[in-house]
Amino acid sequence: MSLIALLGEVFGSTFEELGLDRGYGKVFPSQRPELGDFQCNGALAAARPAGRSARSLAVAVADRAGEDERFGEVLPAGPGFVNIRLSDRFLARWIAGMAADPRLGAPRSEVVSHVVVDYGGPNVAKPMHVGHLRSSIIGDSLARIFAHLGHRVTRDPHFGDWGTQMGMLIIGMQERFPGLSYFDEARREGYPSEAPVSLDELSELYPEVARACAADPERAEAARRATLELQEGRPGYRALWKQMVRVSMESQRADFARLGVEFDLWYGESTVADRVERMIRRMERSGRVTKSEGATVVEVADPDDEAPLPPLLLRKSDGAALYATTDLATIEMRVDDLGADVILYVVDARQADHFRGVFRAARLTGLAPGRVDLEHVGFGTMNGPDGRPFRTREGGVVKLGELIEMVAAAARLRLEENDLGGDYLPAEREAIAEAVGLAALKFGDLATHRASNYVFDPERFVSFSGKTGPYLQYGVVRIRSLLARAEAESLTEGGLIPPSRPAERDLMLTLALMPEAISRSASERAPHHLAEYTYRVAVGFTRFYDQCHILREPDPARQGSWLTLARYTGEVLSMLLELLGIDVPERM
RNA sequence: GCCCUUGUAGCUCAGUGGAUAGAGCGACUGCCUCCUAAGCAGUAGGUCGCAGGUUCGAAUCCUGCCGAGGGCGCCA
Repeated sequence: MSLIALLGEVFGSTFEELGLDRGYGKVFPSQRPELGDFQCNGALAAARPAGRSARSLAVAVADRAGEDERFGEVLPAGPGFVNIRLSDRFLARWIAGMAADPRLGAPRSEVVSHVVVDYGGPNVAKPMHVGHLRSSIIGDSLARIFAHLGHRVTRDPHFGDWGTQMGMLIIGMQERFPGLSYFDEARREGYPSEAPVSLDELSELYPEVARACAADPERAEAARRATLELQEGRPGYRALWKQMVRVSMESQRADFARLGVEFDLWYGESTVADRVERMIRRMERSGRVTKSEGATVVEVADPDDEAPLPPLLLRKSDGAALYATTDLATIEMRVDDLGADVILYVVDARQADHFRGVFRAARLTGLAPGRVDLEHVGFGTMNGPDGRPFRTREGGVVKLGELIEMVAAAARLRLEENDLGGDYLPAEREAIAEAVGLAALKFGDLATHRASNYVFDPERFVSFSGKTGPYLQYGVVRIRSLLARAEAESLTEGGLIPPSRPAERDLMLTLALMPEAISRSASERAPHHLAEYTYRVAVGFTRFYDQCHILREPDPARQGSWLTLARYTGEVLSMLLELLGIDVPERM
C-alpha cells in the first residue's frame, strides 16, 4: 500500500469513528508545505451532511489522529483543513520499507488486463517524420507503464499498408517503370526477389502520384481500380505490394530501433484483409449495415448525440475496403484472437471523429463487447516556433532520423565545449551524445500534456539545461559516480535514520509519492504526470546532494543512511526513466 | 454552419473542487581549493481569455461570448 493510501485509511477510520463516511478521509500532499506534509479536507465536505461546523469536525479529527505516533503533529487549520506532519522516525521507516521492496515500492495492478497499445503508425512509402515522434514516444511509455504495473501488454504499430495509397503507388510505379513484370497480366508468378525501388524513391513517388490523382480524375480512377485489384488478389500487384511494404518496414524498423521504441507484433491493415468479408457479414446481422449511394455503411448515429455521427463507410461503391474497415477488422482480431481487454490508440487528436465512429460501430455490431475498453489516446501536433507544424527551413517535412541527428549533434558539441569526455573513446562519446540528445527530445515531448499542441523550438531543446531529459540523466550519473567513490573508499550503506536536513526530508517525502505518480499516468493514459514527477525526484536529489556532503560526513550512521537514500533514489530514478523510455549513459 | 481540442508569468509549459496558482527558459545577484557547474541558492515577473452560474470553496465543473488549432462519406 502506498503512503497516501495508508493515510487515507487512517483518516477514513477516524471519520468512520465520528459516524461519517470513510471517503472523507482522503489525504493528499499538502499545498502549504510549511504547515504540513499532507492535508485532509474531508471535514469541509462532511460538515453539511454531519450537521456541524467544518471547524469543529476538523478539530475532532485532528484530536483523534493526533494520538497516532506515526504523526509528528496533526492540526486543524482555517475553516476546516487538517494538516498532517509525519514524524521523522516514521518517514524514515517508510522509505526504508520502499527501499527494501524488490519493486522499489512501485504499485502493481490488482487485476491483470491484456492491454493492446496501438502506436507508431508508420505508412508504406513514407519515411518516419516528426509526426510519428509523439505517437511513438507516448505509446512506448504507456506500454512500459502498463507492463510495469503487471498488465499483459501487446505493442502493435498498425502499419498503414492497405488503403487507396497502395493503388496510387502501384499506378505511379507502372507509369515510371511500365516494363516491370509485376504489370504483366499474363504472368502469375516468378517475380523478382529484389525490391524495384528504394524507400527514398518511393517517398518521392508517393506525393507526386497523390497530387496527380487529386488533379486528374482519370488517374484517380486508375488508382481506385488498382487498389481494388490489389485487395482482390491480383498476383503482380500483390508481389509489388510486398516489396514496397518490405523496403518501407526495413527503414522504419531501423528508425524505431534508434529511438529505442519496440513492438511485439508488426501487424498492419493488410493483416486483417482476409477477414473483412466475414466481418461485414457478421456486422450485417446487427441490422446496422445499409447501402448508401452505392457504398456499404454502418449507421452509427444515436438520437442522443448532440451532433449525429455520420455513417461509417465499410466499402466504397466499387467494393474496396477503407480505413474504417480495416480498423474494425483489427478490433475484431484484437478482441477475438488476442483476447484484448483494453485497446489504446495513440493517434493524432485530429482523428477523434474517426475513432468515435469506429468505436460506436464496433459496439453496435457486437465486434467489441462492453467489457472491452476502446480508447483513443489523442495527442496534439508538434509545431515550430512560428506556431505552424514543424518543418525544415525549406518548408519540407523533417525526417525522424534528421531530428535525432540534430539533437545528438548538439549533445556532441556540448561534450566538447565542456571538455567533458576528453578521455573517452570515440564510441562512448558518440553513445553519450545519442543518449543525451534522445533524452532531451523524449522528455521535452513527454513532459507536455498530450492533448495540446506544443511548440518545438530547436534552440531550446538543445540547451540541455534546466527541466530537461539530460538533467534527469545527470542525476542518475551523479548517484552512480557517488556510489562508486563510496565503494572505493570502503564506505558502507546503513539503515535509514530520521532525516536531519530539510533537503533530505523533502527528498524522502517526494519519494513516498512515487506510487501515485505511476498509477495516475496509467489511469489517465498520460505519461506527462510521470515525467513531471521524475523531474521532482531529480530536483529533490540534487538539492540533497548539494546540502549533504555524503563522502565527507563524519557520523558513520548518518553517512550510511545517506548512502542508502542515494542508492534508493538512483534506483527509483532509473526505473522512472525506463518507464519514460529514456536511456542513461554510464557517465556524461 | 455543426462538432472536437485549446487559452495560466515576456517565452515554453505543469497544475487531483481546497488555503498565499507553480516549474524551466530568458533577465538580474551570488556560489567551482569541497561527492561531475548538463549544477545549487536567491530577486523580479500573474485581472488563470471575458462574463455569468453551481458550490462552504472554482484556474479546475456548467452556460454564453471572444481568440487559436483541428475535423466534418467513397484519403489515411
